[in-house]
Amino acid sequence: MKARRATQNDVAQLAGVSQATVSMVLSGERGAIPAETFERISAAARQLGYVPNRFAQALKTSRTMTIACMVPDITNPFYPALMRGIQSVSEAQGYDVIAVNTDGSPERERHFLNWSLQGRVDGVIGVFWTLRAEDFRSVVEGGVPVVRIESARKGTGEIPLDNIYVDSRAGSFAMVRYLIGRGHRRISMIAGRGGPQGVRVDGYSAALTGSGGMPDVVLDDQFNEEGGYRAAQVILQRTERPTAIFAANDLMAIGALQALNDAGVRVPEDIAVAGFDDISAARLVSPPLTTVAQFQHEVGIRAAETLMARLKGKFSGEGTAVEMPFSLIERKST
Amino acid sequence: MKARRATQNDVAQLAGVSQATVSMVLSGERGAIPAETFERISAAARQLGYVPNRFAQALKTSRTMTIACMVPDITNPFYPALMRGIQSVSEAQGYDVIAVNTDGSPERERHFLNWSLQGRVDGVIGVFWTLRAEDFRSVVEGGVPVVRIESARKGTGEIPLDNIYVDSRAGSFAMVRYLIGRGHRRISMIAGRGGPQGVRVDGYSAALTGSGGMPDVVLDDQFNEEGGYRAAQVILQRTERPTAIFAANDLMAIGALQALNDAGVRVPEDIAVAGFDDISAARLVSPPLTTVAQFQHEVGIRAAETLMARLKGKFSGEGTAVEMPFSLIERKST
DNA sequence: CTGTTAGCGCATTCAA
DNA sequence: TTGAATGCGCTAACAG
Repeated sequence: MKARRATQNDVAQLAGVSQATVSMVLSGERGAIPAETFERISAAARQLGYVPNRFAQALKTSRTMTIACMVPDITNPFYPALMRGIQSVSEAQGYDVIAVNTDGSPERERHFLNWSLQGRVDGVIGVFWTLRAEDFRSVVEGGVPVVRIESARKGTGEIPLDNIYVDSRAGSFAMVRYLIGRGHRRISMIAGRGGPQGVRVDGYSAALTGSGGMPDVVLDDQFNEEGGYRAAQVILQRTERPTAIFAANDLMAIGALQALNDAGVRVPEDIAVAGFDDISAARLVSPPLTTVAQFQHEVGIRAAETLMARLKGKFSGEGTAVEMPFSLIERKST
Repeated sequence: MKARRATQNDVAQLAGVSQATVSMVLSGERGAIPAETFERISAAARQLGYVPNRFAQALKTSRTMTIACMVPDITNPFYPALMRGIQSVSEAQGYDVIAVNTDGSPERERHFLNWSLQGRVDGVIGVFWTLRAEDFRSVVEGGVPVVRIESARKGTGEIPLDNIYVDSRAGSFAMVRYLIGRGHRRISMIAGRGGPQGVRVDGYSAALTGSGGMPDVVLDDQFNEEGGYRAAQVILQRTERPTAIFAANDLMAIGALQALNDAGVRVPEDIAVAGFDDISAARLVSPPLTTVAQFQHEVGIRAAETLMARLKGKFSGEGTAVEMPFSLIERKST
């Protein structure tokens, strides 16, 4: 039942030329082909509905026209927007995007990175929580370029690894400065333990101590609402409550919001709450959450453009680091 | 710099056998190979870090070991969970999943469906808003099985197309019955115009008229919070306000929640609000939203299993239709 | 039991 | 300017 697709051979026969000529014409080598032949071949191809077989192509050229997008967890509301950004430019250049979830675990991150060396993809764009620059060496030197999405400027050593980052530390710093500007003096932070949120805590601490405040950080194992809920409960038991809570990400902030609500604490009147990421739920909760936006879509676009440039050999050597902007979104929770 | 990967030839040489024998052994044909040779070849493969080239394989077998997951928009919080379900079973069977966004538009749905015929994927799992069974004929008959995720039992005609569906009409019916059970008599519905939400409105109307109520449906062009916000505003201007609003999806329900909040209407005391889908934000808003859950993850798993069965030739002919359960999630908004 | 052979569809020499 | 020939790495007959 499977209809055989037309091959270059079929086109060649119909056009009365050799397969090699068809190959030339269809790969756009206008150079030395008379317009008449060119037209005849194009017509034949169109008539037969010819579509190149990418696997034959890949076998011949070792280029797969596929890139991997590796994120910790696609159900985390932060990543889909990033993916769409990546897709929009990759697709336009004829690349397929395949998505993999690493769960942010060292084993899986390493596994898939290695897997990308096995000739399945031409390049990788990813958010890695546990791997360091050195871990990418074999892949990058094996000819598969990697673009990392990061939360801080990172050194790449001599490895030609490209980084796109939003300066989370600065974002965090700005948020705390903003809270201080609104009159808050006692600001507590809640964050996940052992994840990539360290720089956000750093920014918080720096801003606070810079203005004479005392950092107070509560960590929880979970990066999500549950973790935020628990952390906020801890804070509520303090003898001297803070006037503001800054969460390392929106999910935790939302959890905190619930904890405060359940405890009968009004937001923002009694305690202000701020988050980080601007996930879509941030503006849907009540009160809508003040947060730091990162423009995931644009980050994805930039990352894909960088990768495409590498793939086309537009530049090589030297890793790069490009900073993307963040923006403080003021809503009702502060 | 690109290190050439070891091929079967390399393994064969190292093991002192022919390449064909290596192929046999490595594809698991234990049958007729002496343990000694088998061991020698495996050892050589391991030593060389041999990994099969999937493109050569694909070229030879016409099987790509890749499936396409086509959804309207991966940034819609409903789909990522579905995708993970699909991935978990596909990956386990050695298949890659590539994600495409159709935007729910006829052109793009058709485009990608057609594209899947071009030898790039072995099968398709998708949520289609505009295509009808007949549109899948060429693809399915071209040897690429398709599993549709639907919101109602659908006929497939004679086309061997598999459907996995949650009976949205019944879900909607159940929700309205529940509201009626809570004492509501005037229940309005808000929904998107021209999308796939018709069956939900049907269920609503059936339940309401069944108990002597009068359907009141407000449509908006947008399926999201904005649409829900506007629709709720319309309802608030009614001279006789309803006591409950049922939204065709959670995003619209959340928009309605905001409209009510902005208008100073208390939920659920003055007006109850219910949604549909149980997206993650549903339990994060205030008050948490009563809604109908669809277990996207399980639906994804089931869909992938169905596709895998088709791909392995476990069954053929006759399209199937499998119903998946829904569940009413009672929260504070009603 | 194992080796030989013949392509899958294409890009790319090298000749003509 | 075009055609013939080659091989990418693999699978699947078919021989031996």
